[in-house]
Amino acid sequence: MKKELPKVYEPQEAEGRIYKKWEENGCFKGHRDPKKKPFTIVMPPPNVTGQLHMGHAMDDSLQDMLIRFKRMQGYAALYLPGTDHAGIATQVKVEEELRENEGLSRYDLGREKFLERVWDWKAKYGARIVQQQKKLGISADWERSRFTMDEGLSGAVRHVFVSLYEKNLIYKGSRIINWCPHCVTALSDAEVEYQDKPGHLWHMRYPLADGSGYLVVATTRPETMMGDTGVAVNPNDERYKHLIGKTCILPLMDREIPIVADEYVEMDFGTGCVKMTPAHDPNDFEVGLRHNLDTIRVLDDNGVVNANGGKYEGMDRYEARKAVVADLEALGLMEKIEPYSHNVGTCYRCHSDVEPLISAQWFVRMEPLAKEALRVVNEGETKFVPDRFAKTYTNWMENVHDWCISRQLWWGHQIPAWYCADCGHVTVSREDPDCCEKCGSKHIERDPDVLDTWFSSALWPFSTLGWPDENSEDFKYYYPTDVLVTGYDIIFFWVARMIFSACEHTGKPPFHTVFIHGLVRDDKGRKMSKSLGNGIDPLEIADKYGADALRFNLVTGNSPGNDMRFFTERCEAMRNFANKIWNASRFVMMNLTIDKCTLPGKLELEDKWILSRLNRVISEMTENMGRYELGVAAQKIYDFIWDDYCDWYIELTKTRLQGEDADSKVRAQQVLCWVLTEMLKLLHPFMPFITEEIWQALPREEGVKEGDFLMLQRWPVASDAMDFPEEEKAMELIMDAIRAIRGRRSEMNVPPSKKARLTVATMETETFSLGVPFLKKLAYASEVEIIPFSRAQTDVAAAQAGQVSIVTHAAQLSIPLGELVDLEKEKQRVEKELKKQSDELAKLNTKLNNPGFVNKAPAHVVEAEKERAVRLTELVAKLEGQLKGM
RNA sequence: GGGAGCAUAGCUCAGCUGGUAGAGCACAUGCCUUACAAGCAUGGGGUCACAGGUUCGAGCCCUGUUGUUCCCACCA
Repeated sequence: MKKELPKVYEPQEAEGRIYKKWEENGCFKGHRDPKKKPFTIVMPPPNVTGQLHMGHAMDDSLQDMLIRFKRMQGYAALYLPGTDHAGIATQVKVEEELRENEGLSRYDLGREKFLERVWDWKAKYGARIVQQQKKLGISADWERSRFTMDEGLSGAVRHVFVSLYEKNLIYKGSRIINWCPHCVTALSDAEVEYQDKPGHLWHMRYPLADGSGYLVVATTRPETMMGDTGVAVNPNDERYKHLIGKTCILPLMDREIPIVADEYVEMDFGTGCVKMTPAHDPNDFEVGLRHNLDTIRVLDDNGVVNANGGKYEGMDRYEARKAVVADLEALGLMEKIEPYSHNVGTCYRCHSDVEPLISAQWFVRMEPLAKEALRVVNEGETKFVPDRFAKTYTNWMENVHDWCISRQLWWGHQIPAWYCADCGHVTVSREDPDCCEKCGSKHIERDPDVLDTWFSSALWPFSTLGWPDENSEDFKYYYPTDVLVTGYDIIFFWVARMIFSACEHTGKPPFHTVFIHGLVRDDKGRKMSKSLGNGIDPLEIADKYGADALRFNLVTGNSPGNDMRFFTERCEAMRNFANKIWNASRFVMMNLTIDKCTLPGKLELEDKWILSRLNRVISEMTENMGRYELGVAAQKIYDFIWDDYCDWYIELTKTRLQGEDADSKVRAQQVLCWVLTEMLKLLHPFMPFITEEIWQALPREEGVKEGDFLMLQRWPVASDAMDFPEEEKAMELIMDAIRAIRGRRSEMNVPPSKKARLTVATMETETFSLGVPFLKKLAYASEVEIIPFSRAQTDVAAAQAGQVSIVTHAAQLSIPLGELVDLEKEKQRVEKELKKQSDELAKLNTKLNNPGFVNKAPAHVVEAEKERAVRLTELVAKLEGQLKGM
């Protein structure tokens, strides 16, 4: 049953068709099978409004490779997908659309109507990213897809909020928080990105109240001075000791403020006097608490000066800065202005400068939660791969502050807290209350704020599996999950919070391994970003080169945890690789007369060689995959397919395939088919489409039925029965000879079409007899004569006129092309070779004569070196003989 | 101020527990060898940043130096 495939593989056509078949046949579904061990990966949920970018492509590809591998290994694999409501990001998008299309703000619509719009948006675009993931071949169980705001997950969020509140791990308080005046919401510490920005250090004179002069404060933020309620100096600062306890007059506001002493002040920075603005600076806030300073907030939620700002009221914070500086200068109170670059916090969503300000917000008390979260990582219950990221994690967790979880948004999980207008009590409840739980008043109003998006993602590994119903079958079977794959930039936002949440609520860490990868950068090493316009669309790449090529590119050529640069040319190389497999398969199929894929009982030398190599690749790859060294594993199958199978084994079998011996012909087909089938399995996690496509067209193994899929076949297992070290070595000798002859011929510019008689003088006559057809085909020999080699004859062949003599470890090869050789050049070449080899031998002998090495190095290393010395001695002797004869 | 990464061929990067330095691309030469020119064969190209140390043996482990990138941190 000969089949012929098209000459060039067309991924565009095949990929969609194959994906559809997998999906229709339920290949992606996770099944709870009590006889199997579960293996679970929860997909980091992309934003519902998002478009698939290269970072997703990498993250999802790595997960898919792992899950496909484990699925083939026979685990009950579950790859659980979903999407995230992404509070700010989504709300901003819908608001933008609303403004552009209808000229309305969310306030014009009102909360309820606006949320309807967001849900509409979600319905419209929420599936887009899923379609894009499917293009990459992601084998997630889409039917279980979850959304952070679906009913179940919202229930989990509510449950968690209330129980943390009951345990006093959630509280509401007035604290200095990070405020984004553009997004008009509070942010958590993790959502602030610090950037070094050039600014100024303004030195401003504050007159002493007693008229005895003035002191000078240095600040980077003059616009907050209207909120100053004190000036602090270091208690040990001799310059200012006499001022402690006195007061000064706050310029522009004419307010008398105290001068206090606090260790917080560094004597050698600035002037040693610091203005205290407790409502707009976390440090000042702390100092203010210690010295009972007033807190006066002077900026409103939009970053505009409020009524406390006197004449500056109504000015934007940057305008106010200019005005304050100008006024102070006019009053002669500006001592000096220095250029000064400092760290400014910016919003991770909109990159506006973040305003620290005092505000009443909800917080998660971190200290008690961090303790267990640190323990599970320190004791290895949860491992980071690469493990250096455990340190990143623990450093953060050890110094974590309470987590500000309330956001002044509409899109998200609304906080389940009701305030009583009569008694002021706060009712926090799992069910919506209709009256105050304390006084029974009906005058209660729900907190309008919603929770940080990450509050719900923190529950993802268990909320998606039926929790808080701990009797949920899925939860019992699949939880804890196994591996969490994500980029190092998400460790604080998400990984850390999942770990402490899971520990607190389920009593177990959510996964045993966190597999961290780096960022995909552009070809110049820059982050891909919208503003730079340097993003590369993974779908375009997949379209042009195939999803398989894209996936392979994303997994090879970089090591775990390191960033990678994306080169389109590399995709081309991977596309070529896919095409190579395609053509190798074409060749095999063109030659097949068998209709079953089985190994023959009798194996030739080259069969044993390829099977033995395959066996090693199987065991090594399996180990690499188990250690999350996906790139290494991928590289190994790449090399095996291209070098061993295509460049050597196929070539070695050609004579048999075209020969007269019917039995040998069939056996060659069987081995070709068998090895190809195994290769396809090994490659499948990386290149799922093309491997499935080819496998479907190949003769089936025993037990494989029509309608089966490669993606559900068993991962190959290495076996001692397929280990043939002797044959591998023997084959290597022949290949060495072939390479040597090719090299010489190439140097002499002899085309393959010019065949030459070959004489092989060797001690390995048996091996080389088996190699005759290979030497004929691959070393372009017209005929091959094998003569037993003995030392006395070393220079015989070389001495013969008109011969070209080539020396390898195992043989001395002669071809009658002497007339093509420039004798002088030839001599130089042999001399050079001899020098190289004898230098190597000398080095080796020094090593072997070193008692330290022989006594201390492991036996197998010494043995290997001794063997190498023997072979090198032989080679050097032969080269010397050859040179003598010239 | 703390922490981490990186420095290997012209370019981009691999190199697992120390044991003869690798790949892709690029370059050079020759091949349309009936699977593949998206290919085949052959070849050139490296003081593994620098200086010490440990070891029989170091690209790999330790110390320091230089350069570079990133993360964390409330110094006005």
